[in-house]
Amino acid sequence: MLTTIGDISARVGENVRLGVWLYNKRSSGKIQFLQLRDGTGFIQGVLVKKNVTPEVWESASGLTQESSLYVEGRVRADERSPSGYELDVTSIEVIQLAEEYPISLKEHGVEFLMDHRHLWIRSPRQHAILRIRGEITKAIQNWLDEQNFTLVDPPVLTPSSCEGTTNLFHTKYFDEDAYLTQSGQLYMEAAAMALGRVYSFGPTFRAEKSKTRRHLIEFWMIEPEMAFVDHEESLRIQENMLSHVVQHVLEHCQAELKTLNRDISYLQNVKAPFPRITYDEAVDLLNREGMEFTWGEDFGAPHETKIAESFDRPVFITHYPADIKAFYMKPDPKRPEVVLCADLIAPEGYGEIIGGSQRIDDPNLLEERFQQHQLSQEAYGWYMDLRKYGTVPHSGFGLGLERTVSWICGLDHVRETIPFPRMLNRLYP
RNA sequence: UCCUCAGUAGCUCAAUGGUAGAGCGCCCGGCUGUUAACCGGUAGGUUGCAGGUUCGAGUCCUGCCUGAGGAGCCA
Repeated sequence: MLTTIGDISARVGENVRLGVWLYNKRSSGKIQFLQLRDGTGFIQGVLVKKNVTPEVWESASGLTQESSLYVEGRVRADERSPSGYELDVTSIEVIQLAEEYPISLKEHGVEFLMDHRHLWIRSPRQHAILRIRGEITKAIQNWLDEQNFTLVDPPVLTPSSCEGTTNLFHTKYFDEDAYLTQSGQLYMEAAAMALGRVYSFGPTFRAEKSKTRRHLIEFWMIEPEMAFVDHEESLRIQENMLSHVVQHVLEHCQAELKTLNRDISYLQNVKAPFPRITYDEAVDLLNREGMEFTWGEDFGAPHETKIAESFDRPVFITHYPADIKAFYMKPDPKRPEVVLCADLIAPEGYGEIIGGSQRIDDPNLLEERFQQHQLSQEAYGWYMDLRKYGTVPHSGFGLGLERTVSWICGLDHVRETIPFPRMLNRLYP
């Protein structure tokens, strides 16, 4: 019966058996310190030569980095340990003596680490990030489930573009052309008309030659879509969901945030409501701050960073010009040149983490948009049907998981937020 | 696609156009509280590839390859 390191605090004074890997070892002539990890945490095993059998001492002496083993010993609370606990090792059963491990404890370059991503994820920092990613996913799904959303899975293989803008990954579907999805949104609109409040959680693909710290070729999105919900209510749902996620991580991932040296004072402010400014106000703000920007352009990364600097929590930018947004967004009835949409910009220069809008519900207007954007009736007929058979006001948004993880963890690149990143020059491992 | 920078030992990096080096890791030895432990020793090289200039190129020139950061696009 194995104990896990994560549960060790409840086993002080007891003899336990752990299945572990050797992360590091320090030794002197008569005492050895084994840094052990089992996926749930890290603990130091201690062997004093005069207190263990010669066999145990010898097998410890021969251990190499990342060797796999079962250890038995007594759990002891110790103030000298960063985790507060140590294990006095009494027995070692080597499963495998590992070959020389490529990743030493000294510094490494990005290329080397990415080539060894399958091993790199064992290190404390990567371990902490992936644990936080898991908790973020859990918090989002728990919150949406509590709000009576239904999880719906849109297709990954699609016949055409959802938005018609970005480059898609092309593949064959027997004799037809097919593409990997870049967004499940249009399908989620159909699902919302069937189930009311729905969300998808899955991978999306963009064949863009983007090469920055905020871009992946394959990334994960959460896309809620809600019938009978207008733009304003959608914003309230977004800010409440994200507040819940951040507070959940602060509560459940203290050790991981500490491993990452994350300054959590930036995160403690992240509580609804979030500030809202219109696109017009954002343009004024940029001009006041000395950045040249003309109405009608889209914001670039430096603009988003500058806007975010004026706020202590994520900020919504609303009412963008219709011309720079997707065809399905509903125009503001009071001002048809702008649409009922919002991008949520994270603090500290992390950029856009949510994009959302109220959707066009009027069949005639949608028809008009199809013609303007030269979208074929053949490909989008089913989407048009949603407006013919009981159309209702509805809204939705998409949250980029990796950018959210990157921001909450305080990372400088999204490549560390996903186990095996797919990037412009990276398909291996 | 464009702009900028970089490729030297397993890793991280040095080396005026003149004998290719250090730290870490591996291996051997030492050390009873180490925190990327420390101390001593051994081994380890087609300087990204192909040309060119030169008495002589890791170093200068040209082309290519690979990677990094950024732009555009986006989440």
